[in-house]
Amino acid sequence: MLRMSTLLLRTLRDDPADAEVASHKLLVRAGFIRRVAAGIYSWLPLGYRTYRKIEKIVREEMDKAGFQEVNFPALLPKEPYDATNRWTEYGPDIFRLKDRKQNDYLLGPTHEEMFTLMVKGEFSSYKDLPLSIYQIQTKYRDEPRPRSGIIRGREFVMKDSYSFDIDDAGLEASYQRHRAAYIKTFDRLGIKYNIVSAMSGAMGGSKSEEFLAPCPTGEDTYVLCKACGYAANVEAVVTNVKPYSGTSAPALEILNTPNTPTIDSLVEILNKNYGGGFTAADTLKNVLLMADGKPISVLVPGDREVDVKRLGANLSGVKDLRLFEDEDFAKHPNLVKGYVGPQDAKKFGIKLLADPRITKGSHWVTGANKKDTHARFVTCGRDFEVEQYVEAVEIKAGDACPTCDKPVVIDRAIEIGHIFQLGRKYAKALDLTVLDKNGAAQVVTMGSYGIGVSRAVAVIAEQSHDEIGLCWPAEVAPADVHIVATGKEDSIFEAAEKLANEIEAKGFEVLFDDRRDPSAGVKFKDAELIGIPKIIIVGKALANGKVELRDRKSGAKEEVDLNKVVSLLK
RNA sequence: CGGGGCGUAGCGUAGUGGCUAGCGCGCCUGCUUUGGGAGCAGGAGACCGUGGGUUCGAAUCCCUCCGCCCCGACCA
Repeated sequence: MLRMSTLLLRTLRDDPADAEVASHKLLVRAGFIRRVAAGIYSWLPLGYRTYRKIEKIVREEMDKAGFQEVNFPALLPKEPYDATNRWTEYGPDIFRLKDRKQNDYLLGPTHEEMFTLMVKGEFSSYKDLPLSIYQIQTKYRDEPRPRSGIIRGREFVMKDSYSFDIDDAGLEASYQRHRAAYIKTFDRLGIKYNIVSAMSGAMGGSKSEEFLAPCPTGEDTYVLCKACGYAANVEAVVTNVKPYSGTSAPALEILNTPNTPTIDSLVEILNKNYGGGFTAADTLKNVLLMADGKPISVLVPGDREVDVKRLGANLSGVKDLRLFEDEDFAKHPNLVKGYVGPQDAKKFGIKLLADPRITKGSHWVTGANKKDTHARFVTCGRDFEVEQYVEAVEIKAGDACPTCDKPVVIDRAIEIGHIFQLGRKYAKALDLTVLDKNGAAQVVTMGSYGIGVSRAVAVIAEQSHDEIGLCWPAEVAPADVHIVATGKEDSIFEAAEKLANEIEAKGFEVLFDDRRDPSAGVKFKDAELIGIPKIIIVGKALANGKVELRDRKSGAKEEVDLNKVVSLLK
């Protein structure tokens, strides 16, 4: 039994000055967590109880799925990370340190290498596979900007699993087992979530899905179709384009369009000098970018923006992608800023890419590669050839859903889980092979699966609170029942104590507010702030043999017989 | 890394050159109170982030550094 009279807890009346989001404010005010440094938090007793319950549920579901728990140190030598080049590639996000002999160490930000090496050290036959192992462990990432309290910390607890299979079919099966286990886990945790495609399988990337908990303060945006349930990261949205069905255009015509470096100014002059009815959607925007130092041109409709992040995610092999800057234009005098057209791309030696919306046969108003000049009836497939189609435009609310064509919405969420098919990258780099039936060495294929365990505390708080405090789902609340004794008579406190013991004997966890000094109001406020699902008030009504039973979430109150209240608990 | 804001007691804050740094919450003592963050009286608690400078005098003005928060960039 937890007694408020001795519990290491001091609730706060005011929101902490450094907190912005609800979960952060409430977890601090309710005495669950305290900040130690940016993105680094301590757990107080109530918070740690909730944290441990979440951890327990995660562990139970992993074990049920047949995955084996292991544990790695957080303090790791540099060498394994050198083997995969991540000591360098991970950059400043790694916490690095040296031992007394000046050898390099790091605090593990993620453990692919260690898992791979562990399996390599023990197993060497296809008969040993499939294997899935996991750990629940503290990770360290020196985030450029920790934020939102416990949601994005520099030290956090993650459950990470890895699957090892001999072939792609095995990987797919392991992936599905993890997916199913995650669904059970998050359902038990009482988290609302969507499973979102994170990378397009069609583009040849590895399969990957994120579990996103919708939440207005979330830092991830994703696309959701309320009609059919389709959900995807903006990067992964695949545009469904119908073939061009309009009429074919007359021959390309050069237009005199002085002072029209922007789409708006172009549309204005088109409507003035070349018959009305033009909109930005009739024009073709030629966006120039530098891809690993080489200029490329990406075509999008004039009423659309290029989403560089999304474009980059869909251009496999490109590491560094950025928009053209003035000095790039200076180096490529053929490309006239504001008047670029695709017609001469081949001549200029520029790779021509296009959003799928630029369909074969469609014709556009676009630049004529000469200052103050545009061209119309510029037809795709006739006047220019697209070298490669790529998802490039910024996805907007109202865009057609890829699966059902209804308009989509853009929603915000917090990532609570991520599953993906890693493939053979780490196995290859660390030479993890097993012998197959024929005695030939085969590189193992891996999957990687993560759940933000400490983050889940904040996500549940974020999704489950109201104006007056937290409202924990039963499975993760720091206790099952919060008994509040009010009044000054010893008899009340004695009766409450007796009740607390009875309830505890039935297997419920009890938080007992046995404080004599604070007034009833203070105790009620604290109970509401802490958010234990069932609150029993022992006070005035005791004279009639009754206590009050409250449901924190619904606010429902009822007076019930003291000796019947135990049977009314779930 | 770019932009903005901030740093005064455990928490929230007032104090723009001049007496002993003020208030609320919380904490301690006593009395009264006890179903919605009680009242009265007394008390403890502050290197005003750090270092330097200007000044007769600095929490207050200037500079350095450190730390924190927000937006963006970046990132699972």
